[in-house]
Amino acid sequence: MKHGVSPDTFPPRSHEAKRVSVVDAAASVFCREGYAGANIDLIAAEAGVSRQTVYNHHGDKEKLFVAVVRDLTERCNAGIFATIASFPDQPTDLEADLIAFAVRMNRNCICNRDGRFLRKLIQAEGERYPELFAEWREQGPGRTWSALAARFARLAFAGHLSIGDPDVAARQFFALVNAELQITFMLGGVPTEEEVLRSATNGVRTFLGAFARRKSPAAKQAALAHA
Amino acid sequence: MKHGVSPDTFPPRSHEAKRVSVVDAAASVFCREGYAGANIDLIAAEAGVSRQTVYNHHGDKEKLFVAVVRDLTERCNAGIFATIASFPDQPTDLEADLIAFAVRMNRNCICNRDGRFLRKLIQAEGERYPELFAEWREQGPGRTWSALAARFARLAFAGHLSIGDPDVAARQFFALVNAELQITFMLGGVPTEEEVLRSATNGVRTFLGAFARRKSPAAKQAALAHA
DNA sequence: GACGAATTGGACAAGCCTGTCTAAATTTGT
DNA sequence: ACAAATTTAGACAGGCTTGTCCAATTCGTC
Repeated sequence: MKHGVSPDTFPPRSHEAKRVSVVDAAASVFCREGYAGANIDLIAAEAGVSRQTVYNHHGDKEKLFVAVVRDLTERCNAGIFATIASFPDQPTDLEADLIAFAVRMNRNCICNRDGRFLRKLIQAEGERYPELFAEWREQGPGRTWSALAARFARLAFAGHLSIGDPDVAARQFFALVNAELQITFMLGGVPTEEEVLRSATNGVRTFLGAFARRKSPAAKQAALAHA
Repeated sequence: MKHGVSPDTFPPRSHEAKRVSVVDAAASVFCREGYAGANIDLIAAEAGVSRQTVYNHHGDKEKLFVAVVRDLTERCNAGIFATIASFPDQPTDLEADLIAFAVRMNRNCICNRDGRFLRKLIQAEGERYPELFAEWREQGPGRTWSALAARFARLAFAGHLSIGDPDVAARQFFALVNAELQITFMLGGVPTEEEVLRSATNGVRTFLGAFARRKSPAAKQAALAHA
């Protein structure tokens, strides 16, 4: 009844469940204590598992750390692409749509558990594992920015925006939308829903102030109507 | 001959020099290895000093860490205020002046040794020493933003800018000007002079695109003339 | 040159952590 | 219910680190 479609000979259930549990606990402890300060006993306790089980599953501390980062990277990237897919390509109200998009991106990818943990691990241990984080950089931000730049280019082509370099615009969009959250991020805090919304609103307004198409009076009028 | 004006009874020279040397080495090691991973022997070796001397000067590891953070905070804040004092209040060429200001701020306060180290320590250990970093937050970013907001308000009053909330504009200015450097910062790298200049240029252009006063054709003309 | 303070190198105890090993207990599939 | 695999608790060695102590040495000053 439990394993449904997969009649594998592998131990089908709580084996894998424990692996996940260990990786989750390890992510939490590595973030809180740093790699050197992280204690396997503590990870095991937090995962509700014996220390030996941690070693059985992951070999040693370093392999466990790598598994944690890969896991976080994968989940974060998945979330990011899912969110990018919701970009307003044919906007009805560009300002509102961009704000909603920014809030989604923040809440689902940057402020959630995985996002915060991954960011902190990158900042703390990025220099020690260059290839590991280079991989993240290419798969994550690299593609994110390209994808977003392509969307902006499309909006520009459709006459909604007036943009010089779409890649620059994409990076500036992120920077603006998070402008008011940076200190909170720096100290590892979680911004409230309201802070996220305000930062996104202010950021998008400034973004459109710089990039909204001005040659067509109709477009400008529409943008201003919602201010 | 060495101590010139101060005939104090205190050991006048290399005593203090060694204290500084130890704090500098400690900053470097704490950043590279994290608090838990930092090794007093390594700090002593990197400072060119015996381990005992480290303990003589600073008591224990935690006190040493606090001394490091206070030291970095103080120097960084001094640099930041010195740079803010160079803000172009009566600009001749607003775009060029703001770009130069942003580059100075970046090079002298954010990308230099102290700035990078302090940022990393805040990110890594900020949650463990709340009062220590709360102090930094108030004295540093808090005042920086206020000061910058006041300058922007003045520019707006003088008719150079069209700004809603000066505080928001100040935060967005920093965000825009660093938009292209975030990944580099995240991985602990040092951007090249050219990257800093490009990010500042793109950021200031977008900033002015959003906030440059548009009602006076002359101002707009002036701004565009240098694009 | 002589004095006192600071520094040094090294030994040292105590504690903590990793990673291994074992035998017993538990869970899982059949 | 049985057999195999997994998990557990605990002990354990080995290594590393912090912080202390001390005798010998160096440094700065008079």
